[in-house]
Amino acid sequence: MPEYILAKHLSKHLNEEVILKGWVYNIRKSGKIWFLVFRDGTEFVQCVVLMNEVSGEVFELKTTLTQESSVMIRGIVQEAPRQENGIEILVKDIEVIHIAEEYPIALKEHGVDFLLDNRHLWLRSRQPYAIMKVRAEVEQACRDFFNERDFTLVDSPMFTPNAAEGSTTLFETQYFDRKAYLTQSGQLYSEAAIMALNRTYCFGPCFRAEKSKTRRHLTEFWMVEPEMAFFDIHDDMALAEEFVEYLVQRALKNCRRELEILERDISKLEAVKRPFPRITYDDAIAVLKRKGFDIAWGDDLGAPHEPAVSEDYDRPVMIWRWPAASKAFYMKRDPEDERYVMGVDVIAPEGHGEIIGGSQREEDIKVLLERIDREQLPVDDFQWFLDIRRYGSVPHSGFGLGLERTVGWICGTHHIRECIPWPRTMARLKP
RNA sequence: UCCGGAGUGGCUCAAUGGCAGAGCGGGUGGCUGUUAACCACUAGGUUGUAGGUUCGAAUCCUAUCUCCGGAGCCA
Repeated sequence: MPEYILAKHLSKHLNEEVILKGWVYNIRKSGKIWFLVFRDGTEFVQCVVLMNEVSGEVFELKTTLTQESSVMIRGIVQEAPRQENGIEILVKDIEVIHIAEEYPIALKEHGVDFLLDNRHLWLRSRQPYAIMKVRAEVEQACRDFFNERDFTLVDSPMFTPNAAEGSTTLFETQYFDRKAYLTQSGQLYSEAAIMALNRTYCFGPCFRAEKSKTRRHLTEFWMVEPEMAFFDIHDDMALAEEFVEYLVQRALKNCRRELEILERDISKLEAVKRPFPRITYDDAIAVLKRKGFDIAWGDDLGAPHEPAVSEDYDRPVMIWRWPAASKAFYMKRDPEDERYVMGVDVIAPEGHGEIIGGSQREEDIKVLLERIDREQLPVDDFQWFLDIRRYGSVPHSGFGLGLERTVGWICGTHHIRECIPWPRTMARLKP
């Protein structure tokens, strides 16, 4: 291993001399003292350069070092109560690795478009840095959660031969001498996989060619989708609830520093404990009517409705038992009332919207064929999917959790494009 | 696709019909405890594009392009 240490480990080296390698985040100059805010991708730390502690050459670097220049710093780790992390470096020596050209991103407010054009550099800033750390933790937590609960990772293909649900728009791509589509969900494949492996999850990018221009939409986003044999809708909701609680608690446990950088109100996250409220679609309609919304049974819950329902709770709310007409063909009908399907949406608090969509799946081939027929879906393309119901069909359920929306909620970001390293939206394909 | 908003220096914005400005960033100088440090000086402009109205347009009109976020749809 190299002899330098990572800044995140500095607190273990109090009063010792250490070597750091990284970048200049900011410089504040005074006469015979200057301050260099150093970052190495693991932590930010202030370094103090005093005239009588370093050579004249090193002291004069205050005039040549620029924002984002790369450096090696040798210095002593000191306690500094005034610093956010309680530590600073008394510099003994600085070795310049590269002097950066004039850096486009100043330490001030910038427009979103400018920052996204410079995403490759913007990632170095504090907030994107912290969000990427949280994203990585949430992603790892997803894998840990399912791996610890007897799930097998079975990833689904990105290229698909046809529309899975028909309704959403798919990206079309040339696949040798025919068309293929980019996947919008791994669910149908997971339904097949659980008949082999009982409980599975897939985790990867999904693509939606919807012309959505809102802060909750990306054309490429990541979704984690568990699928479980022998789970009914209630088992499904219990798992979703446990999963969301787990993700939030993991972030609280392992991302304290990052949430601090993001100035996230921790108490809002600490409130996210089971049980989550469960209300039916009918309940939601009643609540909305009471709040004065002009809404009728059968209407889908749109943008003003979701927050109106979730604002009554300090934790995610699960809305289940939806009108069949508004939901996908594969959802299981309520045996007690055919007008309903056993679907569930989980709405995050604080206006962050839907983070999970799930359902018990229809296991009866006759019912499934009816729905495929009524929605005029190409039945031939679904023969393999129907096979699942031909050979030992069982009740089963699953859900999909949108990674960026979840990370956006945990981090309290305004727009989910900040929650993916290289966002793809309708208007943005670069960098 | 529809509705709304915005395009002015590298960046963030001001100037609402009358000399295009400020802050940040860049440059120069000053300061031994700064926290997006501060102070002084300095360089930097075809006001998205094309037309029009006017003595005069960043500003008003027409067209057009781009972006933004909201609806629909959804994770």
